[in-house]
Amino acid sequence: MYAANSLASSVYDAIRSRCTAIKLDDVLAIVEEPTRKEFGDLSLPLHRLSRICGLNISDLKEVISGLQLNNLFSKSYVANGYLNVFINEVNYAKLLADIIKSVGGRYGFIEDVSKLNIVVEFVSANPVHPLHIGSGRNAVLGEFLSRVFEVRGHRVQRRYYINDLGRQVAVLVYGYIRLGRPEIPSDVKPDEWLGFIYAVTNTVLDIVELRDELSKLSTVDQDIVSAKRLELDGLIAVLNELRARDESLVDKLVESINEDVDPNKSVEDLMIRYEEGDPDVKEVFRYVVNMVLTGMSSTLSRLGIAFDKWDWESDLVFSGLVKELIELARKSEYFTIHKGAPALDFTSLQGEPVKLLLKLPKNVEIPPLILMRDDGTALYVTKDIAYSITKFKDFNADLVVNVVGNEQTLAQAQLRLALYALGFKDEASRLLHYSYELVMLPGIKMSGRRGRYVSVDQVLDNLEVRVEDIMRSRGAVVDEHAKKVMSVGAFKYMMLSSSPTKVINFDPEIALNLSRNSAPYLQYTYARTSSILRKYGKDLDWGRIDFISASKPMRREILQHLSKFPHIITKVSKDLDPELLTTYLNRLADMFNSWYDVEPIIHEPDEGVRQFKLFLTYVSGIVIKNGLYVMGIEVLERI
RNA sequence: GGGCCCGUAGCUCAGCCAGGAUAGAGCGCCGGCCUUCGGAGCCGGAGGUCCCGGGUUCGAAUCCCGGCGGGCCCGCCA
Repeated sequence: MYAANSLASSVYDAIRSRCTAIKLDDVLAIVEEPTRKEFGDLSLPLHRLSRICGLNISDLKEVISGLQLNNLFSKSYVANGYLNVFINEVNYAKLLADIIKSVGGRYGFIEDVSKLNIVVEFVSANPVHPLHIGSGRNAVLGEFLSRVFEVRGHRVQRRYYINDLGRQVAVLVYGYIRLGRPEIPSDVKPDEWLGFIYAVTNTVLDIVELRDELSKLSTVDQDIVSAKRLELDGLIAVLNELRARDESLVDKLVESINEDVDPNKSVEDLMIRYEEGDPDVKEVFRYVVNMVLTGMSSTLSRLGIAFDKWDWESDLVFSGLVKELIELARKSEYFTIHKGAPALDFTSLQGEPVKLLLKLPKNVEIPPLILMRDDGTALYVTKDIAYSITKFKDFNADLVVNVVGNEQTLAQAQLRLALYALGFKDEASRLLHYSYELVMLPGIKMSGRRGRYVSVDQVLDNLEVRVEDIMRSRGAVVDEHAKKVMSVGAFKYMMLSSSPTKVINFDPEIALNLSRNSAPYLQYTYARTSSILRKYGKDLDWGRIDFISASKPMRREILQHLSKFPHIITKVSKDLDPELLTTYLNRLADMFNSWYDVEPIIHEPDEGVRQFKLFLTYVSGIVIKNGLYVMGIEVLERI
């Protein structure tokens, strides 16, 4: 906000000789908006200023009384411990017009002085089922981060990490092989079809294992036995649920798995053979995973998200990178043997300075990190260390952001510590875990392993239907493009309008909001500004704008709000809080719509005033468009 | 047992990091505007022990401590 900056620097100039330690940013940080607008447009709490400066309040008042404010302000006064100032909206409007004239459609996107190379790794969902709404949240957040960095002038590389070496993929491949490696039906999405096989196979394998355990348990452990029985019943119920969806396929799969004497052993064999690079096994794995990824990509493209790189976990192993890393670890002073396995021990590292540098959780003792299994294969975090180094190297990255669920806080902390321990101290400090919470379904815990989830596609489909209903009810022709843009927008807006640290309780029955405080509302408001300017039909006549007319209450409020936009974007790019942006944009749309309702714009008789109103309309449109752009949401010229 | 995150209106959530003037939105509910630039809109109303208890402070939704409630993590899983 230009006014805030200007106020802060005037105050700073006035007090700097008396408060030696104070910095301009300290003053700027305490500028606030009064709770009631009668008090003024901006205020500075003197009690806070007194605290950071050291002068007592009466001295401050004295210094402040001689304050020289520039022409962006009309008056100032001290009351109730606050310095309140009023903006001179006429000069302020002129300033905004000058800025808009020079930056035009890029308004708000102030490039950072230092241009960074930033890698954003996101989504990275296990390639065993379609993207569910939890991954959807991740996808939307990752795209938002990427865009907010780009808009500030940084170079961004978007990466997806394909976890194809875990047990999960092996389970899917095993099921697929037991089915006789069928052609994937062309009338369903491959990720949905394979996701179903994955859920069935997983459930059957768990049943087999549980039965096995039960047969070995002595009858003495009655409590354990009955608990396991209950668990088994639950699994059988899940299997029946799945069977109801496709009887023949489930029966065929169950039958085939039952012919195998030790299915779980078979899965392990598959894992080992794949990691060894067995060509035949590799072919099936790659085929199956690629098919799932094809399905995911189409979901992602619905969301307007595209990755620059898809990284295969297996390639890290095949290329020898993981092996090199383990060698490096063996030579490290932190190398140890933990529970009989090669590991890194971080105990000596967890002093205050390192904790602070790596942003480790304060009161946690991070346990040793075991690097590999008995069979010599590497564990997930070990491979992730190798991957992190690759991400830094490939792109010469200044910052690597991992968009990863909050449940992996500890693993991510271990990752940073391991990098640090292995000599990648700088990288470790520049690796950011962007953490977000789960999306829960009311009553049901989502589970890919049990085939219980709501997919992103399902949600988008439902939203499209609802948007279409609204279009029809308005008697409009259903515009396919608009329908997509609004439904995708509604989804993204929902994911971005609540803080990433909060669990989202997603009820697919309770519809996503399509009225106020939603993407369609902002899109509608944008279309409205667009329509007004279209109807006007000419370019703004900058020279004829009557800036005096900025003083009418609603107009000057909108003006002030619009002027904050660059500051909002800058703050959002620093704090990485998407909800700050949604709140801001929604407020703007509210203001604009209220104003629109009471004042004619095109029909304004006074030409100078009319130009001013068109100017406000024009800038409101730009701000909504640019704000939505950062959120990954498109606008529509007409709806 | 230890740790991380969350608890604000019936519901979904801003505000908390950097304490300050009468705590804000949306949905839903009630009542108006039955449409001169786009009604997916506008105006008004009801609705709050800011989870509880202590502490710090001139001042606490905000900071600290202790509870309670919910989610998650503490694996030779990923």
